[in-house]
Amino acid sequence: MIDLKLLQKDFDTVAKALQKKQIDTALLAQLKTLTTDYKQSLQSLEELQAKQNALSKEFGQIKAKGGDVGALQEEVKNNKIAVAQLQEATNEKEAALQALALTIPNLPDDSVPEGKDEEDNVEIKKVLTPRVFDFEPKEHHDLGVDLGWLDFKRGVKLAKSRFTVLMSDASRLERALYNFMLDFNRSRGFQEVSVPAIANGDSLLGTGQLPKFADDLFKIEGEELYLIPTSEVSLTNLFRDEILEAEELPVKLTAYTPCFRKEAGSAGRDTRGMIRQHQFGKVELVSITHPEESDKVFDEMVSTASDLLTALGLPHRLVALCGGDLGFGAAKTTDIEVWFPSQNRYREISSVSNVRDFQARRAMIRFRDGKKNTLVHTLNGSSLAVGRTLIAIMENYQRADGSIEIPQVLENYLR
RNA sequence: GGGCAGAUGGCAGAGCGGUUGAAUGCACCGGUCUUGAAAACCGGCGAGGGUAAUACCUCCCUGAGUUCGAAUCUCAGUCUGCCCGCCA
Repeated sequence: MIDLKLLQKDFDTVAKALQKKQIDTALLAQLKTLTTDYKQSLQSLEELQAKQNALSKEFGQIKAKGGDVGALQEEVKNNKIAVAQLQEATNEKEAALQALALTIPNLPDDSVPEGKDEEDNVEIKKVLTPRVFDFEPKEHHDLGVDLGWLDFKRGVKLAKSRFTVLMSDASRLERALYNFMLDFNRSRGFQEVSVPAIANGDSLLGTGQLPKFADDLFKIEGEELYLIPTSEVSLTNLFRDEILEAEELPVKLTAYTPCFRKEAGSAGRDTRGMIRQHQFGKVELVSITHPEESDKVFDEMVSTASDLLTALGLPHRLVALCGGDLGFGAAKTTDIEVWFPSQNRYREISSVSNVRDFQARRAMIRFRDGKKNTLVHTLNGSSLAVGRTLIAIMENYQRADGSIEIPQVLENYLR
């Protein structure tokens, strides 16, 4: 959630920052009005409550002495009604305020490039040069079907479209990949954890998937529970409603989980192959940091993901997302895109974001900062989507005969 | 799924209709002592809002209710623990 105090105090700064994210200033003006309105209402309410408390105290004292409370009783009764009415009005105002505030995205950093969509993202650097093939490279879909690695038909039979079955060596390769990634992350100081793949509504609200993006989530029928779209939800919410000690920071975590997304807005896109699935495995990085440390940790996370791809020998590039392409909670994001020879282009395989205090404010994650309690910064990043890494390896490491060479670093994991 | 017990500050744990936002212990912070540390002793120490700072308001799982007044009473729900059933 954005800082409503900042909105009150410095409207123009907030409005200007959010223009980068294509947010209508009128909406922010409305939010400001709602806030002012609520605060006023709350103040009046508190005055009445103070009066009620004082009268009740007086009432008790008179009664203890055996005095007459007749007149006072009347006054107290009337005030009570007034309190109840104003309470209700105030609650409604607060609800309206919250409802709107929770749908406003985070402020992008000054460093975030201007831009409307993907086209305006800025390449930071390329790592490794794509290989030159002396034959026509095949798509992972065809390679996978021919090798008996990927069974798209049975995935659909079991569940529905956008579900794929990995057979034999593909399944082993997937396991090798996430083992390798977890070990790699551990060597970079990330603690490995294993978390539930289901989270409750409060958790999804804390990381910002709810209330705005409910359509993208698989919900458990009849329960306030959801399949996680990313383990960022589980890892970040580990600390929801907690006050950490300053010495505990930064907390750096990594986990492998399945992720589930409805892909509601992307019907017809990437339907062939397993680029875009309803279920995919992902090794995630999440950090909880002191506000002054988050930029440093951000860089560490980007290089962890990039170095992982380098270790796997996969050509990739780093891209700074422009304002319009930035996610809801992100203040800044670096995407990592891996080379797909069949598509002759780079596709996203990792996304590292500094969320600053946006999730911390929603989820009330704080640390003891001397006398006071201060919101932490949260960061998240895929240390690679495992499914996309698998197919990137297939395409980049294919041989003329349709077989797949295995990256050297994985050999120990495939014994 | 059935039965029983419980939910209070960072943790443990009292309180069971009024001056209790909450005893006590631990942890933590400041000080005395010490070459330094520990121990001992003294002081401070829940969260959110509000304020220049006070006042003041809210919060003892959540939501309704009783009452002039609720952490304390009533009802509903959620969660946790234990026992039984089921089960990887």
